[in-house]
Amino acid sequence: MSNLKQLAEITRLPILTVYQALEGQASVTAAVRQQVQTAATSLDYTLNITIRDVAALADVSVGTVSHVLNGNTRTRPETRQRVLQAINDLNYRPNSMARGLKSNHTRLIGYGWHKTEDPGRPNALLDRFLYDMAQAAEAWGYHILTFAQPSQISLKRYDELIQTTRIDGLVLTDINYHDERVRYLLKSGVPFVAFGHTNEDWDFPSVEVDGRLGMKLAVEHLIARGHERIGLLCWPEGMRIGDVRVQGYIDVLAAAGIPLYKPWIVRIRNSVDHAFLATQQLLAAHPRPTAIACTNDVMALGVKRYLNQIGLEAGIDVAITGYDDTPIAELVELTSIRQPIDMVAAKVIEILIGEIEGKPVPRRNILLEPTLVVRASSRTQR
Amino acid sequence: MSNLKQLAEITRLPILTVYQALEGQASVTAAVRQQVQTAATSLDYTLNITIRDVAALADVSVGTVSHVLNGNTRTRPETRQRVLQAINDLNYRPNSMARGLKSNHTRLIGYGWHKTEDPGRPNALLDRFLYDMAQAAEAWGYHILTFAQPSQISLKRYDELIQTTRIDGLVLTDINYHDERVRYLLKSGVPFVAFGHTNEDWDFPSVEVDGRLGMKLAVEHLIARGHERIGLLCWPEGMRIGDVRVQGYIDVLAAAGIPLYKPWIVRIRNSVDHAFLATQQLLAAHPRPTAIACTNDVMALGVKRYLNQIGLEAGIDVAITGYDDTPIAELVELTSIRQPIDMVAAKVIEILIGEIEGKPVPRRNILLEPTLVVRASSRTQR
DNA sequence: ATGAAAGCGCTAACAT
DNA sequence: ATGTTAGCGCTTTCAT
Repeated sequence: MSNLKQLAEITRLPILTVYQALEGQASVTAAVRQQVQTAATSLDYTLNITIRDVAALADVSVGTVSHVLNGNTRTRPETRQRVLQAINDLNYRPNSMARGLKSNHTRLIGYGWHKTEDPGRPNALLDRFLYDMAQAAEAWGYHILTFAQPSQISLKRYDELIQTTRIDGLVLTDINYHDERVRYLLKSGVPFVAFGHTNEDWDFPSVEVDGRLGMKLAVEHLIARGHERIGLLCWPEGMRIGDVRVQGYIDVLAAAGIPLYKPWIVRIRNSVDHAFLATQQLLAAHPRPTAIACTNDVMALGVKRYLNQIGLEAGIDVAITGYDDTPIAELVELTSIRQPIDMVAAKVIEILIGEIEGKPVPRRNILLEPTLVVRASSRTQR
Repeated sequence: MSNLKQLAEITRLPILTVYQALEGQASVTAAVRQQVQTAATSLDYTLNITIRDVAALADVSVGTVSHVLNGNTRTRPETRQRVLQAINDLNYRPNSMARGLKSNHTRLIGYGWHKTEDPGRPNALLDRFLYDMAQAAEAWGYHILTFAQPSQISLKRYDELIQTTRIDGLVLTDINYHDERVRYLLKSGVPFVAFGHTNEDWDFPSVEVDGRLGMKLAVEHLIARGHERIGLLCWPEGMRIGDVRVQGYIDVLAAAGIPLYKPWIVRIRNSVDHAFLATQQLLAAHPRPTAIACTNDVMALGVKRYLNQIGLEAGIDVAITGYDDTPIAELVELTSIRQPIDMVAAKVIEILIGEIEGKPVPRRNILLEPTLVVRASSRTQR
């Protein structure tokens, strides 16, 4: 294989002309295009602009081109200008793999997630989160590599990606107490940042949205609307994300001087059907709650469905709040708690790139605040 | 920098022992670990297994290792075995960038998408589609690189990814007539596959789900349930995906001998609110329709909301069908049309990899069939 | 300020 | 059947 310069020598044409001829640009006459084509064919050359072509056109060494590319050493403005011009003329883009091979990084961030059988899992927000991460990463010259994480968490996937130098770091979501991925990554020293956290005694970079505050907002809102008998639908114990939200409920009631009433707290699996049944149970309690807070939107939907079935209306007869403000919440006019996903994504990326590039940011653990979005399901004053 | 073999020579230890010592494995005594550590430090060596280390341990050349790695030439079973053993012992994984630099491919597939302001856009299915693609790609040794596609489509993003050799090919979704991305990619010769299609006269690989059939299924179902006055809520004209679905509606009515009644066809923008208003309009028509088919689930939600507001019940008073079977459909018990997303993803990947590797599959344009999912919103016989 | 050259880890053509 | 070696395109010392 040859390069542009050789072609230029053979055809006795300027390098730039050769390039333009190969690109089929109209600025070059058909005759010249033909001539260059022939020469290229005979040399078995296919157009592929490298740093060497740029160097040849700018009449400098490849080292100099690399320098202006990376803004390292100062280059004489005039030289720099020539190089930039050549880069522009040839529409040159550095080969990411050659770059990576040399400098041993990929500028790729891995993100794996589960298939969500269960439409209500936190990653119903995945679309937004992933998009926002991709966007944030691009500003730093990074991209996101997504991979499928089988529901039975397999460290093998992570190991593979790391060992093959596919990625520089990882983003973790849906983590829980003693998450084995966190344990593994901590041990192997691979840069990563988690959306959420595990047990407090593990130290690793993370971005969290304050779940206790979120639930607090929801329940305070219900109280402000005149409710005092407030039920809670929550996930089974043992999930950090759920436990934190339940704590918010407990806190607010305590602060308001409303005693906790056990029959009003129902722990269920995350589905519309379970929530439907739980609502039936809740409304059979004595006294019956006038409002129901849920640890996520899916459960709230189940509540709503049961209410409809027995002829009650959400927001009028019984107030409901969901959590996560998934798109569905807006569609069915459900009051919910919104997480600042774009902020989470931006922070996750910022912290991760700090870890990757060996310049850790000062605050590696961020706690963001959710906000309350009031809709018809709880708007009415009691 | 040095390698394992040199360390082994200096310490007069077997290569494998040196590796295990560096890994801190318990099979090596603390004393030896210490000795190796010291030697490594003095040589400024950091553990990084390359093909050369494997070759040294298996006592073959790097060429041989590469051969067994790529299954090219036949190697003597015994040699092959030794190499495999060494790879295993050292937990060796080839560096993806070195591999890519040499062979000029990344084994990365680009996928860009819009932020969906509008929760009802087709890519509400993104979560599933992306996951399924990632999964399918992994079976071929590929991964997905996701990037943010600003809503104002900019070819620059695509160009950048291609020119920097970031990706081997692309997957396109949400395409429309005369899509400029398709035009650009077609011209530049970059491998790509689209989910959906543009004008018929453009020839490029694609996977589509038959929208005409989908709507046909929905309307036939309504007719079978005893409906004859069927309204249609659809997107504005000019979107291929919508036009095709409308055609399905027209076809079925024609086949059933039901004349088309213009006031029952309402073209609106894709939102709950627009659908809400359109339903009001539809129900004011004379005669009023007894069923409403929608070109997607979001609109169906708007219909449902209006019905509820005026005290009618979906499925009892007026039948409703949605389209796309987004998670929301199940949650609100909405009859909908399901697209076989997993099949789409698998086919898209299969075709794309065929294009990338220069072995195009025979059928580059696939038309898949959607299925009807009947739920409470249309189950009742009239 | 710029150039020359080594080499990142791998593949594949060629040699033995 | 296996070994040797020349790059892939880039970054980065080290000279000049």
